[in-house]
Amino acid sequence: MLQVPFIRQNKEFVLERLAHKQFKELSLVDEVLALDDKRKQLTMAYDDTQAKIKSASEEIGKLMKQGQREEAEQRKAAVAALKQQQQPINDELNATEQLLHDTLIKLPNLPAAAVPAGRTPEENVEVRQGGSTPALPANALPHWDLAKKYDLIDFELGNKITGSGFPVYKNRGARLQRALIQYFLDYNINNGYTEYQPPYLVNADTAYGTGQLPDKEGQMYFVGEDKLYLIPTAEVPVTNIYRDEILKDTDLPIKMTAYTPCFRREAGSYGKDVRGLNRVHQFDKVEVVQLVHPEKSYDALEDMVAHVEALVQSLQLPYRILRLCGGDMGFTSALTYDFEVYSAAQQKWLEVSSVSNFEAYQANRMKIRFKDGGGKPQLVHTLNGSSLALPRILACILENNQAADGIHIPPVLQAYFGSGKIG
RNA sequence: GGAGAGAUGGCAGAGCGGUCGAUUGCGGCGGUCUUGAAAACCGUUGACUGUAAAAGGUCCGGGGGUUCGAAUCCCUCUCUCUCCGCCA
Repeated sequence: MLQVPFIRQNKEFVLERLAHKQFKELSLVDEVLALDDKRKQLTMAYDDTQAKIKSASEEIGKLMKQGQREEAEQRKAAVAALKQQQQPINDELNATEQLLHDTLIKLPNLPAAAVPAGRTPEENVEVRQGGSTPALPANALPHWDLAKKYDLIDFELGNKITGSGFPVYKNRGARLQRALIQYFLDYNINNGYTEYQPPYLVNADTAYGTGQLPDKEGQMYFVGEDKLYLIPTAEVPVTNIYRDEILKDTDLPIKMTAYTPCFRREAGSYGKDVRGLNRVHQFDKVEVVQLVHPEKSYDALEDMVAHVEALVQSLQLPYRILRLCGGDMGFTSALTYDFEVYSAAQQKWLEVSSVSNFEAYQANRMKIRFKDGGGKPQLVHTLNGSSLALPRILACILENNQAADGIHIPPVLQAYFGSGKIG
């Protein structure tokens, strides 16, 4: 969430940036400031009576020791009166703090200066393209047909076992999936990321920390019996590893990577791009997360983009990098780059990675801080990106590399896959 | 799943109704000594809020209660440990 002192000192800037993000409820900014003023006043009034109560109680203690019971009883009555006076202040203070918090989390992160103006995905700005689109034969198949032809993925079987959007990978399809995961993890580890295997279910505090709660509650699977959420991305458990921690500046940057399955209800998106692997409820992804010094987060973002780009390039897939416009970026992000690969048989761009700098927005929720020297702790900046999301990469590899003699496996994967070809 | 024990500062570990935000040890930091280091000795060492700086307030797993006053008593939740049962 945003920091109230910052809003107070930069109100016009905050309003302008929120508008840039197409955020409509700008009056919330004034509400936050008014509630914070009220909070301060009530806090002062509460603390004032509290101080009186404390010192009076101490005196009662002394009087009791000295055996002056009557004097003590008189003081007790005085304290009781103070407490009565304090009660309504306390109630209002609690209510105000709650309301302030609830209002504050309705404000999204501010978009960075580099974020293009715009409302819709069409207004995202292409940063660059790379790779080359293969010239496929006229009878080229989309990946769902290729999956059937080579017996790689069984979509119907998934329907039977669970429901739509839960494909079953088999044979060389399962092997290719595993090869990709292994390759992605090794690539990240070789670039200084520490590997984690986090839990796939998280509690509400964790889901709140990265911003999935409260606004994306309906998008997560929820296990009611134990009050746990299935993770929609490894970002959630991995970033929370350092929740409520105060780090040393020498600990930064912290670079983590994790492979996890991801579970998304995708409520409200039925019927759109749901064919094959384009949109599924369970998929595999390798994620990278960084905690960095605030002054270095945009360098880290560019590093992360270069890192993911080199990975996509190594798979020899045609890709483009988009800088998301204000209206299309996520609630918690300050700047986001999306990676898309071109699926030649579908003639369609597929998103395979999203790399974001959240600045201090998540860190403020999670209270991830660091200390340099003797100063006060300050919030770190958090970043994350996919490297990479599997299903669409798999789809693209299958489609783009199909040939008369089978599907050719990119050279970097062959050792992991154990072969150069499917078919 | 059954029975019992426990959760205190970076760690260890006291405190079990009245200056306790908390004795002490270790670790960390600073200093004395030393050519340097170790040892020894001295000092220092949590966070939040608040302020121009203070003062003041809050935090002893989370939440609630009793009391003039709670780390200390009660309730509840979560977690950890030990034993038994079950199990990959």
